[in-house]
Amino acid sequence: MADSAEPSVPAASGGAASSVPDRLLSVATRLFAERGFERTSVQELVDAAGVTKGAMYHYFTSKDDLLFAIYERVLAMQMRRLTEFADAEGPLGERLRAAAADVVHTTVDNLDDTLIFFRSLHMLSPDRQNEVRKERRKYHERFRSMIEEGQREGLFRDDVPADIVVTQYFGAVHHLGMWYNADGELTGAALGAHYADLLLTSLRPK
Amino acid sequence: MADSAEPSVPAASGGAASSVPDRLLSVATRLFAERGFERTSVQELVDAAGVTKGAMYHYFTSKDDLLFAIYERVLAMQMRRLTEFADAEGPLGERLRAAAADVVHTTVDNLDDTLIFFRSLHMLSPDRQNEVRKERRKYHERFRSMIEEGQREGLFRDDVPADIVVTQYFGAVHHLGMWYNADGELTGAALGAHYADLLLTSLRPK
Amino acid sequence: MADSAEPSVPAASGGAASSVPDRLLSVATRLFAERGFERTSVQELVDAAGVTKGAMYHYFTSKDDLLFAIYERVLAMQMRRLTEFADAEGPLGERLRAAAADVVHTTVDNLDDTLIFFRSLHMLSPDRQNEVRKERRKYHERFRSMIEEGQREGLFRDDVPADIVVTQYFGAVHHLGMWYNADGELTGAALGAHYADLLLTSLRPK
Amino acid sequence: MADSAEPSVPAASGGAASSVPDRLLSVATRLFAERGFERTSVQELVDAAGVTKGAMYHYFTSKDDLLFAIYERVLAMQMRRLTEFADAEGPLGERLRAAAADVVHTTVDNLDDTLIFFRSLHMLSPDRQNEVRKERRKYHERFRSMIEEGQREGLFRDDVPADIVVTQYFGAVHHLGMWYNADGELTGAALGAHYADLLLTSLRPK
DNA sequence: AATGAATGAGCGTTCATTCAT
DNA sequence: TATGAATGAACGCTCATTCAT
Repeated sequence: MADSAEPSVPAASGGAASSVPDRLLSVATRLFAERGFERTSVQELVDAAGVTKGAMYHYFTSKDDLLFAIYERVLAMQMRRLTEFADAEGPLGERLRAAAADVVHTTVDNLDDTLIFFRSLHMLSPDRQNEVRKERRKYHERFRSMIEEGQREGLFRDDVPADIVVTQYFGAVHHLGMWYNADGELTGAALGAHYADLLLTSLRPK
Repeated sequence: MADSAEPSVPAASGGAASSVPDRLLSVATRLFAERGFERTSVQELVDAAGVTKGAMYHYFTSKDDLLFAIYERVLAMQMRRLTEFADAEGPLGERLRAAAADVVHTTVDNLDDTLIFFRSLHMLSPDRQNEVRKERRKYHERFRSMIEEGQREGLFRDDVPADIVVTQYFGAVHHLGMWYNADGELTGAALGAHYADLLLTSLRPK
Repeated sequence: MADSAEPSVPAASGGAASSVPDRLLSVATRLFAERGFERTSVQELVDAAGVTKGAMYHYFTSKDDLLFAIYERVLAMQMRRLTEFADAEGPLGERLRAAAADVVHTTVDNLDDTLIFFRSLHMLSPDRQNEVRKERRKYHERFRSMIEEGQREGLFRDDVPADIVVTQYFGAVHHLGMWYNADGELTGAALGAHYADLLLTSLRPK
Repeated sequence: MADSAEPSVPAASGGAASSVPDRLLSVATRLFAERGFERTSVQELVDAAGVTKGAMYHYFTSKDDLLFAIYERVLAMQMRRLTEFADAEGPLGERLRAAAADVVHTTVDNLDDTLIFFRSLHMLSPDRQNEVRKERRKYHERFRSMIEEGQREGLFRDDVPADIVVTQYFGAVHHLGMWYNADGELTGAALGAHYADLLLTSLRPK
């Protein structure tokens, strides 16, 4: 989140100034990403956040509830950003490129969230898994609609289903959490530019 | 794997005829994929495999060891298949296309393995995580070398690092376990053809 | 409840009009009977009564204190009723019969109290258990004195200790909470008449 | 049980010689009676029995399961004894008297069981509560059938429903756990004789 | 080669009570 | 009078692993 223009996502700090739920959320994000949801005990969590178990269970009904709160935060942020880019002014190709690059950039700035998102989905209750999947679908559909619009206009090739293009692209994006190293030379912006370019190129009419 | 030409991957059956370690391995693959490594107890495992705990600990030193055995099996299979396609006769573009399509097809035929592979890597001991990553890197390098070869020959565009292309492609492939549904209409072969085509298209010189 | 003749058994309502302590008492009686003292959390209690924890702890020093208040209410009511019948005019046999029938009737009308009384006695502090037992003893003694009077007068057989007769009778009465179903056909009055008749019959001189 | 002819009910000892489940059962009976089911922690239980938690959960699936095992043992014993007396030779009146006296005697010899039985029934799962109630009903019915037989034969008065007689009698018996003190002068045999005599007397035709 | 009873540390969660406001 | 966030100890239970047989 360091260089992002987005102020509303709290930096994952353990700052003593923030509220108890906020502290728990940011500490949980860090620990769940570091060692996994199941390997993180509630005791470690509250110790790291500097609160007691009782305080945690005052705000979250379960460890699962805490995990779900992370999902909600991520889903809301991603949808908001996509909508901003998709609804902006300008030619379709450029809007798609900007959105595609931004999701990479944002993902890299919130790698912990991404790692948790795909690694721990199966730890949520079935109902909550469905809720997350439903939100993801809406997100994909918004992205797909841009590609379909380009296909109708003859801007993009239409011999490959838009759905497959989207799935391939987001597969790559979601997998970033597995290998991207923030300490390396490759910035999120540069990676986003490359990924978006490969996407746009792969869509060029033959 | 059913319709594949590859006979060496054991069908994930619980067949009473197979050996104890084989039964454990195939049952573990199914259960770890269904409910996750941590949510699967050793007791459930041995019950499902129809053996006792003592028998399991006779063949595997730990639950972690059983997980690692799954990784070894997957890594060996994937490397073998890639090598076959990469070392085959024929033009580079066709070899790359075939290898890229095959990894999708094979992944779809072994979805349980893929799901476990990326979801449970952090459950292995650090040493074993490193061993797995090392093997993955060799695998990626073999694939990347084909792209680099094409870039040197002018067959592929060279304004995007081969490494980024590979990472993007395999990111999409590895993510299949999160959404691909074997019950749908989309076959592994069809999906592989589309993914490979998008890859080849994205590499066309501008 | 305090000084009234028959309507003194409070309807177990959660009526918004009553005072906070009254509401807590009637809700506690219902919940302790329904799920047991230990299975009822203070949070559930105050939620059901529509007050906050702070309010409850303002009126009752502890959950135990709330339980004891129920005991006090029951003990006072039962003693008052017994005294009324025992001290009334009329032949001893009729007074005993009336008192014996009334305790059944009253018990059936306040089943929740009875259930709590015997099921949760061990949850009170030792001191309070002693206080309750002391009150019960006084109650039994008043009843026993009627039987002893009848034995001295030759009205009742005296080859069985009055104490044993009393214990047997009240055992049966106290156990009503375990099986009596208010929805059935058997009214409290009818049951009281039968129980009292069996008691009087068993006391007839041989 | 000390002086009883019944050998199959294990003395509630903590004897080191008995098996782990037996030790747990007898210790649980003692502790549940002493301080109540909810006030007895699993840790206290296993410490008192000299085993570990793991061992307990190897034999009993839950604390509830341990409680239910106590119920099963009591139900089986009581039914067996009643059947013996009811099916014996001799006149009905004598068989009823013997059975009525024996249940008091046996109850007094197993006071812990009785106390638990009625105090902790609501701690069992609803299914198990139903199972216990069903068994109790069968027990009561066997006893009631003796009274009905006597009523048909004119041996007993028939102006009071047999069901009410049974309920009253067993109410008194079940309540023994609340007050009977084994240290007093009153023996189980003497008490049983008195209770049975009161029962028979109350059934004399008018 | 295989059993399964037993271990013991750790888990997520509950809850009566306190106290600053 | 009343609030409700926070405490902290205890709870029932799980589970990978060991080991005598």
